[in-house]
Amino acid sequence: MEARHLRYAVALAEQEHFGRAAATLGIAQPPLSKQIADLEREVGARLFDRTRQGVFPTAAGEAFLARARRALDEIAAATVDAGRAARGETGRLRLGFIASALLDPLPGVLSRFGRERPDVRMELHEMATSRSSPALIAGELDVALTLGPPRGAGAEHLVSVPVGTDHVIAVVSSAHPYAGQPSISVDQLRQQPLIVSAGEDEPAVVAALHALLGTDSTALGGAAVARDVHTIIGLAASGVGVGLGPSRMRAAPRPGVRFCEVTPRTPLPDLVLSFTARDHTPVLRAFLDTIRKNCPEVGAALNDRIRPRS
Amino acid sequence: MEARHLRYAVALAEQEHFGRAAATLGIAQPPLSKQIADLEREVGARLFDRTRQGVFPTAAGEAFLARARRALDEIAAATVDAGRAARGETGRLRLGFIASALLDPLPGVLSRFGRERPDVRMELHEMATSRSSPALIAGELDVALTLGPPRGAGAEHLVSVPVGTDHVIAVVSSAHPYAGQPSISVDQLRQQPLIVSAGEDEPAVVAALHALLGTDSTALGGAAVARDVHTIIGLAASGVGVGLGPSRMRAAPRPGVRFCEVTPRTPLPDLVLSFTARDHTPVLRAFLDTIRKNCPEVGAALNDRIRPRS
DNA sequence: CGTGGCAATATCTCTGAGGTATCGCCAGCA
DNA sequence: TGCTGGCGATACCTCAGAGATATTGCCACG
Repeated sequence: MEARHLRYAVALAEQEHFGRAAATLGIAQPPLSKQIADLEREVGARLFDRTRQGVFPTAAGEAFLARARRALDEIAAATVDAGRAARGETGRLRLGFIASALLDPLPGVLSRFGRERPDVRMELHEMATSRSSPALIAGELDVALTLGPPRGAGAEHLVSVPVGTDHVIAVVSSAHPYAGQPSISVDQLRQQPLIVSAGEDEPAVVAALHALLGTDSTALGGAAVARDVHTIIGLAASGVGVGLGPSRMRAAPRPGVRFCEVTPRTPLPDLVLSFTARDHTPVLRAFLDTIRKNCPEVGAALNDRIRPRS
Repeated sequence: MEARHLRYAVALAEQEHFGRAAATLGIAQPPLSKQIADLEREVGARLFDRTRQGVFPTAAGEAFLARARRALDEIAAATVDAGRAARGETGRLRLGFIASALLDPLPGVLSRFGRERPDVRMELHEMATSRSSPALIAGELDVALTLGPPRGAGAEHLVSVPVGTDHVIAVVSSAHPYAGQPSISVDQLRQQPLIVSAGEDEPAVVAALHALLGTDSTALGGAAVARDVHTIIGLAASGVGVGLGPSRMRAAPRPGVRFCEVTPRTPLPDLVLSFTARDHTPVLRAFLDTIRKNCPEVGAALNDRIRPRS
């Protein structure tokens, strides 16, 4: 059975007349009679009653037509859906990101992308840098925001673009003696209880802090440890000590805290956007387009690294 | 686009290999390649990624395949549903009947038919004899149980078969003086308050009662009037008077009442099964088959009146 | 008893689905 | 680096069947 048979049966049921139905289908009457006859033979039941008053579906015909109409609707929808998926209007984007990316680049990009592609399902996975690359290579993510470029087995199959530099800044309670200073020196920091992020997931951050403070053990003596930047800011606000974190923290202003530069300026690994070099889904391409529009300088770097329509 | 394209795309997605997919479809590989290429051109998007590892759907392909599978399921179901409808296994039966038919022939027939055709939807309409025939002719009913054969315009297009004779009996409270009698005479009835059914809908019953009681006015002096036999029996049970109704009342035994014959025996119009002479739905044919099996003598009359498979 | 409208049948045509043979491409390999 | 094998695409042919035209058969009309 072919879709043609369904279309012909539906047209015949609508027109209730072989000649008119054939005309609307753009064919002559005899082929329509033949196709309907073939259909009835294949189904094994008479589908239409041919009366003087017109052609009407039998009980079997009604049952058949209900299914036929749904099948034709599905076929029409198949083309539409495929087109929308090909243009990246529907689908999903699985994005891995480090927690601090939620502060600065993500809100703007996500809200813009959400407005441009309302029917794309976003799957956001907060994860450490070290877990993103394997997930990308395994096809479990479409794109990731990490600290520093991807490393490890298969990283050569990934493309990465820096989307922002970063360095260590301090966050203190407004009531803190350092709050009024434009910057805080290392010596001043050494005299304070410090609040830093837990180091297991992001060793590069810990290494930067060690470089800054001149310690060489993995533990930062006497420091409070938090799992994410919001907690660091919260602890600093409560006066527990001086928080240290990425400059991207400034994107989370909060009454009662002040952000201060730290001297010497200590770089943190770049925030990097990475994805597989090939097999880009239309949604991923649309997402990269959004980033291009949102951050022109990142867009330029993107254009250098991926060929259009690859 | 034809169903063939959907089947080929689904097979290709399952086999992930043009050669194997073509083999399962019973065709050679080149035609499959061509049909898939035609499909992709018509849809306007690449549906499969041809890689060294195998052939896999793109995002557009996944969207297309989801619809394609549903369309193919609908097409398969269309044939199955049409077959079941043609055999009368599904569908509906619109049955008009007078209330008293619920006492005797209907319960047995309906329960048997419900067991034989569990997926047929029964639409039961209690209605007076006078309304059944127009409803049958207008195509609003498939079959009707009436008192006496159909009359009126178009009645010649109906077939009717008597399914039972009937006559007037009395129903009295067990405490009533007549309760012990095998039969009650007309003279005895005339001395009692009588309970009869309302006459507007079934004039033939009223006429029979007039014939029995020898009155010629349309009103039965001093009688209580009920709209259905259950009410007649209930009123009789409460001692209001002597109920008169069809002998089919005996099928509704109730503690506290007795049924008695009435002399002289007064016939009521036959209970008649009627339906249109042509355009029988498969469900109606199945229903008539059930009646044939349930009541052999009615079956014989049916066989006389309708030709098989008409 | 024509007559007109409609679906079915007969017959032909030509499109296009499917077959065979072959090519082009690339990964794996010596 | 050329060789080879596997796979999909291409080229070309064949014939089944979708569709066109002409005609028939069959009632409900006048």
